[in-house]
Amino acid sequence: MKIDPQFCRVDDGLDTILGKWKIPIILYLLKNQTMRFSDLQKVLPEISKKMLSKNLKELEEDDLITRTVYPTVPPKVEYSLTEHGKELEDIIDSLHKWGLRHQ
Amino acid sequence: MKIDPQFCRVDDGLDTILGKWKIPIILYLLKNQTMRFSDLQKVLPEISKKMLSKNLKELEEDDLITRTVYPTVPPKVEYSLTEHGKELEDIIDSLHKWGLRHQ
DNA sequence: CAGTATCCACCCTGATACTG
DNA sequence: CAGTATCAGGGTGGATACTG
Repeated sequence: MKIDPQFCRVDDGLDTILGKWKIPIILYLLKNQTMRFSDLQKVLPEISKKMLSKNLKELEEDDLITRTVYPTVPPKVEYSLTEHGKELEDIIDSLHKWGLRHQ
Repeated sequence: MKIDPQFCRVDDGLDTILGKWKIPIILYLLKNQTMRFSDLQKVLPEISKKMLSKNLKELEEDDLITRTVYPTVPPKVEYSLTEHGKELEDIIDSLHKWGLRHQ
């Protein structure tokens, strides 16, 4: 036994990637390096602005992504993964393979 | 890039371990092999019967755990992980280590 | 463009009581 | 012991309109 359930609660960091949209967002950022708000809306057409905004804010607070604002008109905002966020790639990949192994 | 976000949606199997209680339940079953309903209630004192029941049912439907009923009086029900469920150990471990690395 | 504000419906969850 | 039934509440998410 590697980890004691007493010391692995959901808030250990797992909830930072919980939810319907966070993993897809992370995957798109892994693929594209940098994306604007509207880019994410295009590839995730079913998410509402509200939810996208909320998820990006939470991911930023959890230091998984970086938000860069260019003070132009119209405004331009770019999102990209932090190193900590990029470290999730192998784990998400394992999770994905695990999911596929069982139908 | 290993996985295409187009092909890694949350319902790929990730939602089978989503939620507040499923990972802790899996971890306890990894540790103890077999547990009764009341055993799980003891180690997870904050979960209600209703939620525990619901989570166990979903985990069973997703083939992560097995439910064994002994037709005795009083009834005895045991839960244990399937092979598919046990395969999650390394992934949860990685996730946990990843979470700990960052504060 | 990149959000926020507002309103509203719904679902998830908790508490309690009940059952086989 | 191992649940289910019922009711109530609070938070979550969607739709739309608005803003800098």
